[in-house]
Amino acid sequence: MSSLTQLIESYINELFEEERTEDSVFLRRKDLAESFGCVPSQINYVLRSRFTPERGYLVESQRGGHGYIRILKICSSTPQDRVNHIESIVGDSLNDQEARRLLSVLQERGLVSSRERLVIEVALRFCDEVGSSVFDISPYKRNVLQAELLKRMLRGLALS
Amino acid sequence: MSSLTQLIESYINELFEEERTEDSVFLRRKDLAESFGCVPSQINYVLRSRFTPERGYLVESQRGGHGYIRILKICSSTPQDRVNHIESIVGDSLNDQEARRLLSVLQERGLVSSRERLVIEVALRFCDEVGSSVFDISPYKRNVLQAELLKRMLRGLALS
DNA sequence: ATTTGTTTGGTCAGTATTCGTCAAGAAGGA
DNA sequence: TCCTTCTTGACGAATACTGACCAAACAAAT
Repeated sequence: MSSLTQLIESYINELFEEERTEDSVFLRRKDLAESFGCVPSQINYVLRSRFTPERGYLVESQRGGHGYIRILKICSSTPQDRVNHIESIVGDSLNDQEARRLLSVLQERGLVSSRERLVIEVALRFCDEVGSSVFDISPYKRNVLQAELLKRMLRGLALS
Repeated sequence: MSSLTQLIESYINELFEEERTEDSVFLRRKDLAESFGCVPSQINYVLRSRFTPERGYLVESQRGGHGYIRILKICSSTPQDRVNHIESIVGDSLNDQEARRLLSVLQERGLVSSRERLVIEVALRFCDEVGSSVFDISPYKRNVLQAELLKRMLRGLALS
């Protein structure tokens, strides 16, 4: 039922939990792939899709002799850091799907509660609906509006 | 004379009742469609029309291998009463001042948190701003829009 | 110091699988 | 009848996974 990607993701998360002193973990791609019985590039897929800046991670690596992969968990300490982080991941334009996925990630990270997420989704839907059916503005401009609204709402939360 | 949509809606509601530990259920669109003998996109219609944020639900999904649909119920208790109450308080038109006073009351009564109130105020302000500066609609129509948006956001929360 | 080989990780494209969207038509209700 | 809601199917898009090939770091031999 659970996908290979999820299994590997969970394994890496466990590594983070064991790691009490640092907020980074080191991997060897080849070994990890071997122990999960898959090709090495599967590890890259997991990293690319699960340990992204959007989800609060950075990845470093080095090839060759004593090569490694290092995953760092980034935690913004000040409210302003959080705002900047939000701004950077929301960007200037955002369609429905992207907005929803982002909110899901933010809830997962505990940055917004489920009720807050609900209110935000209602507001975004309303914005989109009014924009399209009442004012008939272009899909692109709707996405720009959505991004702006989303950023403002999240900015408020990040500072509160 | 129950429609297919209603049958599927009921089935999903049953899943929620069985689910004692979590307030979310996982589906496979293809399987569900198959067991109801309909096309997969029928499931999307049910979700789009029945499990909306305005009704207190959030839907997440993932395509591709090991894809799924997850429905989260943000509201677990029943009271439609509160919704009706909200509707009557908000009414059909609402200026800034009235909206803020209302939110203040709701926060005092513990019906919305300070963070939720913040998000709501940001959304209302944005709505108003866009309405006036971008589309230049009349103050009265802006108030109608505001009231509508506020009702939708509160309706979702009121169910929780 | 340069070359060559070994040991790592990265990238890309292809395939299978699963969900979403859209538009058109059907069915149902006022 | 007219309008809303429902239902369908064709098409598009995202995700998971693999394997072939590329690139970088290091080490040993010349």
